[in-house]
Amino acid sequence: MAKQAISTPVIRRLPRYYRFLGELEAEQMERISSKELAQRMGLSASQIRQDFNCFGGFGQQGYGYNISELREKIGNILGVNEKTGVILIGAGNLGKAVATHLDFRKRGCRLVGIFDRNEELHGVVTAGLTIQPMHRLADFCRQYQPEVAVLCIPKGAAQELADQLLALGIRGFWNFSHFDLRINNPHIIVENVHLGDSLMTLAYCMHSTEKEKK
Amino acid sequence: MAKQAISTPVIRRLPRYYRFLGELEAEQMERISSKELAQRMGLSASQIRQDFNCFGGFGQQGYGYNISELREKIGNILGVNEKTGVILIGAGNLGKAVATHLDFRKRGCRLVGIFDRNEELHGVVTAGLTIQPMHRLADFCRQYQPEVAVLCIPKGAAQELADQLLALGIRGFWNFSHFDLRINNPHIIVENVHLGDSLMTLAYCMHSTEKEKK
DNA sequence: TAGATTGTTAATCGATTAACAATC
DNA sequence: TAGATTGTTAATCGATTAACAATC
Repeated sequence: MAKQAISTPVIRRLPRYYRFLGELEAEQMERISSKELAQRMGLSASQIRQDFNCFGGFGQQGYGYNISELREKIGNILGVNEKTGVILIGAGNLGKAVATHLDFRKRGCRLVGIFDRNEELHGVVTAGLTIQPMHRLADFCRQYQPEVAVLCIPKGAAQELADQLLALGIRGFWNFSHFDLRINNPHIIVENVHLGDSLMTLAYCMHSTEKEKK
Repeated sequence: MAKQAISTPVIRRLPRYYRFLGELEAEQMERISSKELAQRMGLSASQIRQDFNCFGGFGQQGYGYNISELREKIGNILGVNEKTGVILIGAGNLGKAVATHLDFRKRGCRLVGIFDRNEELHGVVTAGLTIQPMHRLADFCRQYQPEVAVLCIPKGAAQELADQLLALGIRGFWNFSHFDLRINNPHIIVENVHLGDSLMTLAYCMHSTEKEKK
């Protein structure tokens, strides 16, 4: 399909392009040049053109890019029209927040099940879904065949659960647990989100600019 | 202070080193070579040595690195013993989750205040703190001088609030709003966390490996 | 046609990897 | 001393930037 594998930095910029283009569209703008988009996004015009050209020519010489068209194309690349089945494991504070805070559908995903081992949560409805006990997980996966699992569980439980989910056909993990999930199978996708690391990076930067001043 | 500015990729790896070293310490391990650490973390030994040597020699030839010592040094670099004052704005699902889910103290931060514009939340206690109304923000900042603000607020409110907070002395933003905060002042640190972008990246990868197979 | 701006190739820059002398 | 492993320099790789011909 793709002529050449797309590099990670490019992939990570795609959602951001998509977001900015959505904002421009909402502002009723019709066209934009790589130069202007670059200014707004804090990138270089060259980089933007290079990025887009990984996927073929989206623009028109002398004119620039049509915003709606470009947004739609990037949306298709990102798969926003897919309906990837997603389950969420761990409906604590963070799990609930992820389930309710994010519009999965806008991103080509459908949250179809929420599970927690805590009995007190069973039957509670979050994000339109009833929290289910863990022992229902296997049957549920057989029936609905979700492809992605969101892990909002404690560190200690992550690896074991991931192995279990792999056996149930899960091919992608969005991992919020305080543990680096590593699976030695290139067909399994893992996206580790380490909020703690992000906070520490911020703290480091605060701290290091301070020193610079002295 | 620092001989040379540390590059972003290195900085972003530091919390991860810190985390892994903590795990090794918990396993009672005493020493480790760059080679073994590389295997465990999925990096190269060269890279690890290069990274550590940005900050000076932490190891000993023929022996490797002392785990506790190395962890402590990286901790100090990251400032885990600092007590940076942090306030959180927006105590919805995500705000509450961030406040309760993360141990700020372990990371050199102290969560000192939570604010929300929703009246129903005023007086509610989360993470040991009473949620306060927005009109108390200015006085609070004058009194406690927090340096970092966590923004868990809707997209539309972000830029305006950020400007207000800047005026109140905030120097760092941990931004969870669906909006790219950009502040044209190099002394102000912004860490944007875009959970939606992360999910889309995962979705893209799922989607693209699928095609590869065909 | 002239002006604008892309798509694309070449040059540069920076980060990662390899190699090896220093040294515990 | 011999073996191991670092610290550090040099080589490689990949990503970003610059340049410019193609073309709308």
